[in-house]
Amino acid sequence: MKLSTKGRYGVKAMFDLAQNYGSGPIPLNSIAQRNSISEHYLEQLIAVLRKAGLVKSVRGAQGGYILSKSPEAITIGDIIRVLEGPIAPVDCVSEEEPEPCNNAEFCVTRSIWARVRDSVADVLDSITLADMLEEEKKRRDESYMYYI
Amino acid sequence: MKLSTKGRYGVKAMFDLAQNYGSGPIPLNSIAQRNSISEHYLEQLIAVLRKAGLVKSVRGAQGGYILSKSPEAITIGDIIRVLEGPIAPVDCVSEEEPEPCNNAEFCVTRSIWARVRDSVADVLDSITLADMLEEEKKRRDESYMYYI
DNA sequence: TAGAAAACCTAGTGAAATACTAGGGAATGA
DNA sequence: TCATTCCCTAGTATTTCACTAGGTTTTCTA
Repeated sequence: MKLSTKGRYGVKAMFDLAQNYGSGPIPLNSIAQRNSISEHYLEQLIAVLRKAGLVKSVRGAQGGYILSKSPEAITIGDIIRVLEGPIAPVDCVSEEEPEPCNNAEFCVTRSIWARVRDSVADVLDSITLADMLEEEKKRRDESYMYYI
Repeated sequence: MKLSTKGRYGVKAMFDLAQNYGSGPIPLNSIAQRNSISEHYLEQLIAVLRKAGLVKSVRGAQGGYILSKSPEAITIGDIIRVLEGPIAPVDCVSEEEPEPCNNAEFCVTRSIWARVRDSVADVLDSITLADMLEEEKKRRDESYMYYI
């Protein structure tokens, strides 16, 4: 039940782009540095995000990446599904084309995995990049208050 | 975010033992056969469950395995934690001894993974083997009604 | 009391995934 | 033109997964 670095790095990178939303294209090396991620590896992940339409790229000098939608319109669920595949603790309850087993009708364990899938999806789909920006701001304010 | 066969097979085997609770020790080969699991592999998984105190074994002919507590007292969360380790989508929010990262205090992604962890744990901890027996019974009854 | 049935134990193994690295090419702004 | 940046394919060490192999030990029963 672990997320791989694909999902984790992907969310970090997308959040970084959200923080810089409106400042033109952000080069990948700066994202990689700020988040301590191998640039070459992140390149492969962002290629997947680009092909899925979550980010746009600008080539050449002063190029980089931009969110293709506003932070309010992108959920963590969107990012995770692109990088880790459909949300499902087991294949027989996959969100898309679940692998059928012989007695899916009566399998009691299956209904448990479906509940796990739904609760994970509910959490991830309810959080947008904008929510994260808000949360970040709140934390900074709190930390400021603390030091007064 | 996938469960391995360890967790899946483990839950199936424990549910099988719950269905046979009160009938003395159940030999492993019968559990393996009923659930289409490699007996030798299941042996290794049930050894873990035994060492964790979830099942008791009876050696020798007519021996087998028994739940060490009643089905009401064993949750799916108990089984999953024993076979898959602490519930956590990433190590920094592990239920036991989370790996600290340099800025855990301010990491916004971290709080997302904590919410995922909690929602999964809530589901798994809320379901006992007795609940599964109930659900199984309900399904059988419904299927019986259908065929009248 | 032999022997079958069962649990118990350690080690090996092929396949797949993970988390990268290597080494380029192609577009574009200054 | 040339530095900067994205784009692409391929390779690779490590780890995990899902087993299999081949035993030993305990205990019931005939």
